Amino acid sequence: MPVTLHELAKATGCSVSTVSRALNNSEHPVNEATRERILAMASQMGYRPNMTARGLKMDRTFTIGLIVYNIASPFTPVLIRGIQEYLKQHDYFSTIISTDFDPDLESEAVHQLISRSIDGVIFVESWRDESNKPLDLANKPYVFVYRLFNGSYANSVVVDDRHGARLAIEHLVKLGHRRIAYINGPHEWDASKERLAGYQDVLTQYGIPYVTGLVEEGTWEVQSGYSAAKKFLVFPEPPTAIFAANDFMALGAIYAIQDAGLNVPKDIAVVGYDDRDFASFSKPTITTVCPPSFEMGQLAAQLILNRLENQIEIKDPIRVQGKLIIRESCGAEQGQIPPEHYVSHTIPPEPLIRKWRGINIKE
Amino acid sequence: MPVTLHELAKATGCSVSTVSRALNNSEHPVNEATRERILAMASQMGYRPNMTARGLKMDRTFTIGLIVYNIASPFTPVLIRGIQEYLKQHDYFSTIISTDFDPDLESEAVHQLISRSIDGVIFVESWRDESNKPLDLANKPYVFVYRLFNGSYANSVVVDDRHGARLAIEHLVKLGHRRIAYINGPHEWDASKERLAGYQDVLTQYGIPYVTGLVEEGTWEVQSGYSAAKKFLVFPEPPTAIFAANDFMALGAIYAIQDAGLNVPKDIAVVGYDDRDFASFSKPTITTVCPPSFEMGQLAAQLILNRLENQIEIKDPIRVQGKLIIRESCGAEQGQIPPEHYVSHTIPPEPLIRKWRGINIKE
DNA sequence: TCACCATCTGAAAGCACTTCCTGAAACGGC
DNA sequence: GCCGTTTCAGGAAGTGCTTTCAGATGGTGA
Repeated sequence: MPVTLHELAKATGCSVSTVSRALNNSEHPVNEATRERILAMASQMGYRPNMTARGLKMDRTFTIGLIVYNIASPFTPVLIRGIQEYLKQHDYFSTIISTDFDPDLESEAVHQLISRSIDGVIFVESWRDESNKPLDLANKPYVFVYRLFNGSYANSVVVDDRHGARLAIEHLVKLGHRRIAYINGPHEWDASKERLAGYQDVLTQYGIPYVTGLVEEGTWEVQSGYSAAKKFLVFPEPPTAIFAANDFMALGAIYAIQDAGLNVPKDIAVVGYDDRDFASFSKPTITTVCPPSFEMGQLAAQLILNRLENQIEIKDPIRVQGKLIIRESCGAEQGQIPPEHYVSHTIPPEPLIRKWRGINIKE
Repeated sequence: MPVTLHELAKATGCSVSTVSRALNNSEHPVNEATRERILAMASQMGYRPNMTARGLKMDRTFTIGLIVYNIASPFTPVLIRGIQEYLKQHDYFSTIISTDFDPDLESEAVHQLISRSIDGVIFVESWRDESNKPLDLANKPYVFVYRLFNGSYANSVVVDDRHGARLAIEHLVKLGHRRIAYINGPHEWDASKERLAGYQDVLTQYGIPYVTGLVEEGTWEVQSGYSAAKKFLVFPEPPTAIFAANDFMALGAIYAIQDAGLNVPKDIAVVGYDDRDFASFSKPTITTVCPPSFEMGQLAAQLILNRLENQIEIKDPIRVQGKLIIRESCGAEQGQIPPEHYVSHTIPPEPLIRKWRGINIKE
């Protein structure tokens, strides 16, 4: 049985109310000597507040629920790490619920979190950005973080895919490439649209004509990158560089080029997107755009705490920029182009740091 | 504000006690007509029990806490899926806490879960299997699931790595190989020891001499597989097959073989371990041993519910066997060897299914 | 008719907290 | 010396639920 406030009160000879106040750094004044006595005793007895009771009374538990849709995504863990680091610094805790894209489970998760008196929720890698009735009803703030979408919903953190694509293409242009093919993702995806726009941005900027034949649509799969690249290779004047909207398709393109007896990057340069693990040990290793998952997590956490403690709302989604990871497949000497294209991003005011319990915990 | 028992009572003209009993299928008799009236009203008003209050009163919340050490592991999501599926079938919920191998965070997580009145915890991919004082004190059962260790602690689910290695080697032997090299992981890892033992088992079984020169120790990294394979290749009589203790090193070996101008699998067959994603799109694709993560998750969930509801303890760890995934790198015609080496595993009695709330939930 | 039981219902305590309210003591200004 | 104010402490209510206990009702057997 864990120690309760009541026992602490008895042990220190104070009343429960005083103990509670001492532990909570309450506004209500409590004598410095007795406060210290109480803190010492709390530490000694290994007191830990019962979140259940506290939650029942306050409907707050200083914890944020993370509803994660795709826990198997390679980006999710990094995102979560970003969230947790920020929350921890501000004395909040987090609890994760994995829904595997199941809308029923999502709804269930929301209810469970509400009924557990969490303070707010972050939807991680959500596919939807609708307003959430139960959460609104319970008056709990919530926030979205996406990597694949560029939603327009308020209180969300999204990746700036257009900028990511620009990074890749500009890099190729600076390496001297003019005929740059692009293997896009499925056109109905926001990510595809944005990355295509980024591709076009740079062409326009450098006065390079946009050739429709140089843009193919893939399925995100390795095989589709392979097929797309094959098409480019039979051109009388094949592209000198290929940008793929993800690393899988980039790898497929590399296979196609190699199967044609050509060399990557000498004959054709390739750049991917996402910085998947294999990009660092494929042959050749793949130059790619790394999405700022960690920073996005931190910003999402900052956003929710801001809503929670300062009632600050953000109308427009916060766009975060990734950076280019230069490896072998683009043909650049490593370090030739400064890899720090990354611009860090912050949102307005720091939330109040609310330390609410200064007890040393012992087992 | 969510609906409370009290409001439900007022709406149905019953007392709170009756409503509670009706909703909980309590032993205590309640008139069938009023029960139905209450259930209907509960459904209509969208009543959801307040877990905080319930937890405070009962010190139970019908939820299992998952403390996951390595949320970035490719196996963790599958494991979690297995756990969740089983728990859901038995009307339990789960909440995940990611600790990133931080022992402080682990301790904090345990306390947080206890103070939230969870019913038990599953340590997922834990590196330690010590008994846990706070949980023991709070009288909450806990269970371990590992993939990398073959611990001996009671109430745990582990992977049968020895069997996995046997699968791989036996497969190679049946394909006619006699000189089979093995790239082991670091020797201090349980996983390495077990896989080596499995390798030796099969050699003994088929009367093949054990040649120390054919066993190298790697670091789990691609590069170490490459170096190890290089050593094998300069032998006057190089091995005809290489088994690597993970897919990274298998890929490294493949690179080494290819760099030597040889072909995988024609000149040298390669088999890996873990079934990482790239094993299915590397060139060649890699034959590998797939750890039974999903099943392990299910068993862990079953184990904890058994402890919880039936007080059943399991002394010895439950070992679960993986299966062999046959791809190109071993040179077998796909389907030549039946891929279902997998033996499913169950633990004794099914826990009581405890349905405790039959309300249709509406938003 | 009464005792008894089975069947059902409601009041109330209690779970571990927070916080409002009351009040005691101390203290300074007049 | 008195009053108002400040500083501190404790009592008690209330959070939503479960469960014990007591009680009401109706039916049955003697």
